Amino acid sequence: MLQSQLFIPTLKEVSNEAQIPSHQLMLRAAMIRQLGAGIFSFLPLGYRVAKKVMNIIREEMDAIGGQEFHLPALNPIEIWEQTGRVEAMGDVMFHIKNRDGLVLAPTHEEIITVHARQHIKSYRDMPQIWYQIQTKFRNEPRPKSGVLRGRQFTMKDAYSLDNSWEGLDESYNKHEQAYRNIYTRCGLKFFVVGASSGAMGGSASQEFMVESPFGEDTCAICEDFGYGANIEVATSSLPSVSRLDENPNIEEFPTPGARTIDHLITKFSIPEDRCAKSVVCFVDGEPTLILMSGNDALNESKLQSALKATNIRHAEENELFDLTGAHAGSIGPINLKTPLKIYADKRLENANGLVSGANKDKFHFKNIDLSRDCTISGYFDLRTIKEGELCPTGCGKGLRVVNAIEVGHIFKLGTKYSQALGAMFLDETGTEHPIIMGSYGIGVERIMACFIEQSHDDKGIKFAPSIAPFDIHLLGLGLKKSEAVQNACEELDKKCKEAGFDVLFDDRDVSPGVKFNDADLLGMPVQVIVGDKNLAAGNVELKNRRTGERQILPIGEAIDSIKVMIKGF
RNA sequence: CGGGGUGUAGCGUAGCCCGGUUAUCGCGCCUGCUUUGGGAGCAGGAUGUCGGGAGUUCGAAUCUCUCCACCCCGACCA
Repeated sequence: MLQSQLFIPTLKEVSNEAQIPSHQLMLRAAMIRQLGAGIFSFLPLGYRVAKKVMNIIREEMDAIGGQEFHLPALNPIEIWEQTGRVEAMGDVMFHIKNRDGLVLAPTHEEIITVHARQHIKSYRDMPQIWYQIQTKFRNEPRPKSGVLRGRQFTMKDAYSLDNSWEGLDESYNKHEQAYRNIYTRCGLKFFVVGASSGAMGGSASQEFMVESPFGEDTCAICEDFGYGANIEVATSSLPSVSRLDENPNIEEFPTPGARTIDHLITKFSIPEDRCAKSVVCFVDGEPTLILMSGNDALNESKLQSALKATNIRHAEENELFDLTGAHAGSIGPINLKTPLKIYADKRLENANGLVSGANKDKFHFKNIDLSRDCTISGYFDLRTIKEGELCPTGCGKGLRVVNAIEVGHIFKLGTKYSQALGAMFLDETGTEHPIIMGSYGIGVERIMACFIEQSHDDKGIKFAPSIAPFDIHLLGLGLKKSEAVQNACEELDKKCKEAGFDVLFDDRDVSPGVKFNDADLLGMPVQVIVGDKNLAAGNVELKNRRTGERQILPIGEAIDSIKVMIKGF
């Protein structure tokens, strides 16, 4: 296609509102323009990339037997009320103001389940994999980082319907493999982590992650990728606090100035893991004391799922005093002013010889035996793992803690939605069961942005052929001046097309520098440069945008070399 | 929702504290000539509700109030 006739308004500079490379480059390379907070228009070049990503997704979904739907974004709120998600979503869901009873869909579990209820009646009707690529609306409180977190975005969402739990496992595994194929084909470096199902419900879930300092998720990954987990669920191999043979009675002792665990460790020579740190939280409104070993950080996600709670908040300073009789630093499980339910981290299970606050300012107890001196309602894994701790698989390697961008998430939903909406089937014996479901999502814009994050330099984007807007950027230098260059370009353009390549022919009457810089910015995998100097000797130049490698070769050999170069990506 | 910041031509910006000529500069755009292998040169030209509204003042981009939009940090994140 002729660049002179296309709308590709590249920018030399962008406002400092765009702070991360992918956002800056998508603006500069004329892929997107911002219309409002978290709202973006795709320009032709950007949409070409989006379409290539969507086609890869489509091919891989079709390959596992997926059937493409197109569901409405406008949904009757009534359906969402039946699963309790109007409340669960809260402000995230957009509500239509001038037509009662309609919302904009943030995802489509409910709608899929409704259609399944209408027609999936027998175990013989399953398995099914239904998917769509569609616009989602989520009223994010704070959109950020360009297209990485928007209020309107494109998502491939898929849903599996099965008649058995084994069937669900199979559908889930198919999706996992399809997702791996999709990211690999898009040229993304990614990893997979175990994740929390959160408010989606269900038994298991995994997230597909791209490491990035701009990621909003934190993951623990083993150096050799044998283990990966979202920090919300990550565990590590760490010894429990051992039980001491000597077990004297508890004893109060003064600890002036000791407000932190570190003070107890340094000023009173107490081993870190013998310190039982107390945290007071309101769990669904009920004040609860949580005991952690040493400086272990309480992981609220773990607490939430362990106690099956929906809302957790830390107690405020004045509430702490009212409940326990002491201020932060002197709180503990014994001698509480108000009896509180007490949970403890698994590392403290059955531990003794512990030091904890006396619920009296500037005093602690020592020799605490949790099984003798306290009533612990339950021991759970509640700690947040730290960088460098050993991999829980026992491989002996350390864990890295990294920021990451979530580009996909797969869930074993189970029967939460089918039960709520009454999507039932009859098994071989005529017994009725709820359909067993899975749900699988991929963010299309996130794939694009993540690719650019991983593949750019100070000049611009370095696209892989699989998702590049064009395969080849043909640069004609001094076209007006030289008929030979013009003819050579037209000839090459034609030959490249015949060879099956998409070609962007820069036929604009602008200086060579402009063309080179635009070409590097836009980032097509191969640049073919035709200028009169090389052409005088019958040569053209190829440039590999990724490696920067250049070849000057006879025009007749260009096509074959381009093929080799593109294959090498 | 809390905290911080920004809003000036198509884009990027200076000026604002300390009110006072015709609102600065670069890019882009239009006309002409020259130029053409890494964002060309010269000459001429067009383009502004200084985010909106209200106020203070002889006079407001500049001070005050208010509303709006956007960005960043936090909270939140199916």
